[in-house]
Amino acid sequence: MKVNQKYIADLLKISRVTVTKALQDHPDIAISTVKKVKALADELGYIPNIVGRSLSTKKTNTIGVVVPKINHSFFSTIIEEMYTKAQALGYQIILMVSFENEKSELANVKSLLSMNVDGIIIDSVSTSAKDKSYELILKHQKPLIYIDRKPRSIKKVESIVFDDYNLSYKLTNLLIDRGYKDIMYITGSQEVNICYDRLIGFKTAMSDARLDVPTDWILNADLDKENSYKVFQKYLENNSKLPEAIVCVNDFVALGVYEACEKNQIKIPDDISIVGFGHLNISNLVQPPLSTVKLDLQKASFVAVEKLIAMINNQPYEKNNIIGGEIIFRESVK
Amino acid sequence: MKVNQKYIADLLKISRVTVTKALQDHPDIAISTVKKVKALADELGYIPNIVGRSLSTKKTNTIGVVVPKINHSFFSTIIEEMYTKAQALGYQIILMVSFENEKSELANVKSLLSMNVDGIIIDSVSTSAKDKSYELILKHQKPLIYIDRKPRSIKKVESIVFDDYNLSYKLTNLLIDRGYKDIMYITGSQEVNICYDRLIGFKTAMSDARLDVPTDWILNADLDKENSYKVFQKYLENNSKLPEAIVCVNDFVALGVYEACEKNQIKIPDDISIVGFGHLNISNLVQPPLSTVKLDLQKASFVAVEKLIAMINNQPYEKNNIIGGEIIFRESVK
DNA sequence: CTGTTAGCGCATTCAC
DNA sequence: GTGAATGCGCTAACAG
Repeated sequence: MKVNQKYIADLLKISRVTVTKALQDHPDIAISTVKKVKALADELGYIPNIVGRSLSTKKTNTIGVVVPKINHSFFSTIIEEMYTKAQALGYQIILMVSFENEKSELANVKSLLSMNVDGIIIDSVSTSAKDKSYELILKHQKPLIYIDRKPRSIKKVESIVFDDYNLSYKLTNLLIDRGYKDIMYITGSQEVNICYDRLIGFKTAMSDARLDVPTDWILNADLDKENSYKVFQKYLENNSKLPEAIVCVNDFVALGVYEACEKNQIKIPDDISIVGFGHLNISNLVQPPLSTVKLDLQKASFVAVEKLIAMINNQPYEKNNIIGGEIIFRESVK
Repeated sequence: MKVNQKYIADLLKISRVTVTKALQDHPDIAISTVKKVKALADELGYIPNIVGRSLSTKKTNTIGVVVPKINHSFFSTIIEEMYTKAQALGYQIILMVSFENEKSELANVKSLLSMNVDGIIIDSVSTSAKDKSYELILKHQKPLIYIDRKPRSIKKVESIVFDDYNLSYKLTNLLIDRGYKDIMYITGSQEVNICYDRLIGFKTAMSDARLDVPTDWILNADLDKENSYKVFQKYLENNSKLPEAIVCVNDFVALGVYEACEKNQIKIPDDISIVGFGHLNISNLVQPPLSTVKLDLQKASFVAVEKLIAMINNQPYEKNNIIGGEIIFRESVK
């Protein structure tokens, strides 16, 4: 019933090995035999069983990818880009989702190791210093790359991150150039590299311009829209002074601020200016269109996959890459 | 170096089989042995090699999923929901993307068969009558379910589709109730079930209300925003009469219409009303918020995975499910 | 309770 | 040019 190499071999009354070799265009085999084998394989709809092959070759030609979420344009973009690049290089992506949960991330890594992927790419949710996922992968000697987010505590690991500090610095500077002085910042946990680096960029730009940032003007919002809304709403309830502008650690946080502004009839950009970071697809559609930093997600994804595959095959590769971005001012800023 | 069952067995000076059984809590094995084995496995960070297991059990505990795109809130939502449900039931998703291309879809199906997935779920891009992907899967006797879109020509296959006809009928009726008469429809290829069913729903509602739909008021837009923009833009250039309302086959098409309206300074909903279908995340964020049909993506995804797993395990399951939705009127309609 | 044997599908020696 | 032998890691059937 099932069509495997043995089946083909028996039908042609040759050895299974000959079939294997013929299918691989091995120079050993007579062209006539190769043709016969391939013709029959085609006719029977033979499809090689990768599970068997993997066991034999110790290679699965798969890459494990762990992301915090799928349904989120930032992540779905990098997933799609990685998928495309991997496919082009002959690899399959095994996708895992951590749902912003460290335990899930660890479980996912275990699954990936179990499935014997050839390497792993993680957009990490970890905030703890002793990262178990990392240590497990290290122990199993699997090639590993962090993309976008990584635990700040891990130093000796390949990573592909965005130019968070510089972009944040530049962005802040551009706001300052436009005459803004009273600027608020909304961020997430400082254990996450992107929050840390972007905030430092902001602070440095402000202090370089001799502008003051009151500590209670650095709000903490957990990187998502709902939280950001709550946090800024709460600020509005307890304070009468409105910042001239708000810099948000990412676009989702910015959208939460939009919502709070709408509820409180604060006009953007007339009463307040808002900027985000990351360039969600929708940043362009909201009213007014959001000023943000467009990160080169495709490049980051491509580099991550290419580099991981180089690591897998013991080929040379560039060290820790930093991917740029482009600052886009839209109507959310005067 | 590598920790496998043999390694553990040798260390404990017992047989590999005992290790296997101990790890599976097989009743054969003495509790003391089980404890010893597990303790050592834990200590060594043993992770079972699923490739080996799969080869032996003829089960991979994986489900192949083929979707047209990832980076698109509709698809990323169903991917995420399927992932969640599959994970909960002990299965992994192997994700494949067809990029709206029939050949890629076939290649993806081959890969999945090659990887020996236990079953396949497809959100199809196929429009041809003789669908090769379908025939290949049939030949390999793999459980198969179509979700959302399926080739209209294939009848004898399990599918989970949305209640496109009825929802479209209802939606159109609600517009008619509000007094709209001159209604345009923008759709995609009629070979795709969703386009066909939704258009029929629209036409039936119109004719039931004795309203006329000129044939050149049924535009064809290929299901995406860019195309929709072009198509409606072209209509505007060549015609002076504006419809009172436009029903769009999905939200993306609706957003293309939004763009064309903005370019031509047509005010929504004052000059024209727009409705979509599918409820993209962003439908709510655009200005004015888009009226649309919210499909129960989570339910469709859960049912698909549950049913496929039932099929895999030869358990009973409900036949071809139809998943409902909810009509949401927002400010894009007067 | 434990171990022996055999096999999943494939690919890599090495011998003929 | 071809094929026999071996092993990848794991599990199932059977024997002890």
